[in-house]
Amino acid sequence: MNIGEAAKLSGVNAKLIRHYEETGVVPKVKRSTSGYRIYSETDVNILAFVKRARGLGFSMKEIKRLVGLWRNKSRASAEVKSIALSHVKVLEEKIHELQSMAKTLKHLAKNCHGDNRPDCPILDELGKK
Amino acid sequence: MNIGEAAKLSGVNAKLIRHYEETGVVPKVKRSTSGYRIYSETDVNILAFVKRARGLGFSMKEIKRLVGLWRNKSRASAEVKSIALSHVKVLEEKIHELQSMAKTLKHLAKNCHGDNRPDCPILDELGKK
DNA sequence: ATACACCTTCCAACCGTTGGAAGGTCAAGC
DNA sequence: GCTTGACCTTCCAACGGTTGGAAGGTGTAT
Repeated sequence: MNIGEAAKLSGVNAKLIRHYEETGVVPKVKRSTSGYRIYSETDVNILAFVKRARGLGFSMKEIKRLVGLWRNKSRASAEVKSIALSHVKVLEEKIHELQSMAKTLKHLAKNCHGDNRPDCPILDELGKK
Repeated sequence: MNIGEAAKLSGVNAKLIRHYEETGVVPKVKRSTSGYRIYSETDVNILAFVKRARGLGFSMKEIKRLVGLWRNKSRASAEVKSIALSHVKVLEEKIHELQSMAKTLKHLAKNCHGDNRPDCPILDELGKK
């Protein structure tokens, strides 16, 4: 099948597929005599794999590694688990960071009239010396 | 003072200060005869304001607006509050998204041996058809 | 033959930040 | 004076991940 159908089946945009190929995240696929990319079901599976991994927030670098491990039937599960857990750690750090931002802002907003008056604890806080 | 000292006092990198000026986030400052940027305490305050707002996760577009409101003593607090609250909403959406990712990954990792064996529920899930 | 959908590559933009290169300026020391 | 070194200037490029467009070739149906 051509890239368009592979895009439909995998859920990954055709432009993005080319980009993934160029950056080595997914292996290069065969070409027709006229240069069109030709995709097998396996190729489509790989693309869907990438999409799911992106959905879990893995970086492209991690995904590149995961795709390699996934295609290697004799890989050890240890590395996969290690990548996953270190990613969980990053996610949790990000979550705490965002929670702290949201908490601060909600607090400030609660004390702000939000009317025509110029007094504003939010700006006061941001401009605090 | 020169940009270097303004950077130290405000906590904003000199390169970034120039970038903020160029993109209109902060107003253009005076120049010396030789072209050096000259900062007043007020200018430094604005930079520190931007830094704090970044720390709360506001986008540069929002910050641009906030700086404008902050400098306008007769602004209405309503717009500030509205920007803050819509930002809280974005933050909370992001938090939920990350929490969902982390939850899924932790669950998968728990069921993965993480040893030399090739079986790996994490990869199985990612490659699921 | 012509129309239209698809494919190709290349180049640029988004966001916010960081880095480097190439050059001008200022103050200190000799 | 003249050199050194720290500072400043502008310009151009990269990061990650994605999206967009332009310009051109190909495949298939009418």
